[in-house]
Amino acid sequence: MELLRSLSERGLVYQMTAEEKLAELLDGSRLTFYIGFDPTAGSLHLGHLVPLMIARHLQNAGHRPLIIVGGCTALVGDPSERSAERTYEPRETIDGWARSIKTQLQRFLDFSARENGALLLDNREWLDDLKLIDFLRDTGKHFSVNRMLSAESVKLRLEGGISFLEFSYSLLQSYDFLHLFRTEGCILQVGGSDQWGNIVAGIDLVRRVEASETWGFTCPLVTGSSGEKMSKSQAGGAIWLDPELTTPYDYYQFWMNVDDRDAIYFMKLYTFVPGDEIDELARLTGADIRKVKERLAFEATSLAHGEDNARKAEKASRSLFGGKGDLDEVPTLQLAESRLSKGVSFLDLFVETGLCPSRSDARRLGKQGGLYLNGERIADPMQSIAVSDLKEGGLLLRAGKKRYYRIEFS
RNA sequence: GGCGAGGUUCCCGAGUGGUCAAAGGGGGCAGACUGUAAAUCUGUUGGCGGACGCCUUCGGUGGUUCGAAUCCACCCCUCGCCA
Repeated sequence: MELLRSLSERGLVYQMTAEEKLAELLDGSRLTFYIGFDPTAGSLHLGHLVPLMIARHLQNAGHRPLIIVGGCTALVGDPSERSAERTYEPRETIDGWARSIKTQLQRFLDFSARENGALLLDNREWLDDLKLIDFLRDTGKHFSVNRMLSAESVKLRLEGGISFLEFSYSLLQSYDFLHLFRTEGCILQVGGSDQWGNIVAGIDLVRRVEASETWGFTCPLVTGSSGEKMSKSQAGGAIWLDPELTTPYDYYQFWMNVDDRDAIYFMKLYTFVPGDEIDELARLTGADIRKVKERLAFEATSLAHGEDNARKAEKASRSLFGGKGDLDEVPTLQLAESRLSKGVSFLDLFVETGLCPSRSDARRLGKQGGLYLNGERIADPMQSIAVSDLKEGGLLLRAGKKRYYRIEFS
């Protein structure tokens, strides 16, 4: 009962089939399991991370992960977790997304281990060439519409509308499982709690077609204490795993800024810090909880962006918020020195760094007293910066309480 | 295919010829308070110009009008009932 229980204690398990048997399997010899990700955007985000963590836990325990990128299923669109039909994306777009997601996934698992190296597959490989009539006869035959209609994901959509395209999604995902069972000996599927219906449907299909038993479990849909989903956990939207979209520094800051109540909970989910260490940290209270968050931020950033980047983000954060250390690692914009003499207003700089989305917005922020230069509130954002404003050859801009940007002139 | 309802700014949702960049709520952001936390209070929440101002927005395209989110025509989409 060890592996399943330890996953469960970390809060990684939500629903499962045949608990006893599953626990036994997980503690037994190497098995092959799969997790799927549909490319619905050009990057994975925090919402995808928990299943990945599980995959890694399982791989660490010796099991073999199959990671499926749903190049085909994304074309159909999973109705789960969606209140309305997905936007209909052209094939080329989704192919592009699939490519970048594949690259990202490489970072999270060991693909080179001899015995249980992870395998990355795209379901285009087998779904693309299906013949419609064959598929309907061989697979569709085993699905009861009555039953599909009672699936939670479909029921939710019965009000707002669901097209046949999305309705048929679970057939395709089930077929994936069947295919992986046949070709790779895959007997376990893991996914988010919204995938339960799809997972169970797949298990059913394998049983009917192959007369074999397979298993599944889901992880909970993680939400912060204030109820927001991890998939869109921040103002600007999701926290992406792509460093181009969410820089390691911002990623680190996200974890630093989680609600006190979530710090330990997230640490269990999103890091590999051992349980007894977490118990230790859980004793901290009040302002000391920040220490938990520092650990959380460091560990989580290491996982996503490597220890080196985590170290840098940590350094930058300490110098900005703790007042000690250098500013080398703070996000920086390089500007030509000639800009100085031409007269650049603070307004311009806040927009150029992206701290403010528009000049109007920057002006508004200024009025509210939310613009700062080198720690001092900027009285007149319209003003041009002067050489005398430079500190150690640069400027430290701050928008609001905690968004910083450094500017260097060269 | 028929009949009925409806498509409003990030979301929900008012608005039914000028006073509408559009009520209200949610969310976001900022300020105060703090611990880079929570709670609370206040402000703010299309873009451009220093301000009086200008520009773009209410499913789409045309039209009526001095003037439309609001009226008309056609079209597209969604929902419900029927087929």
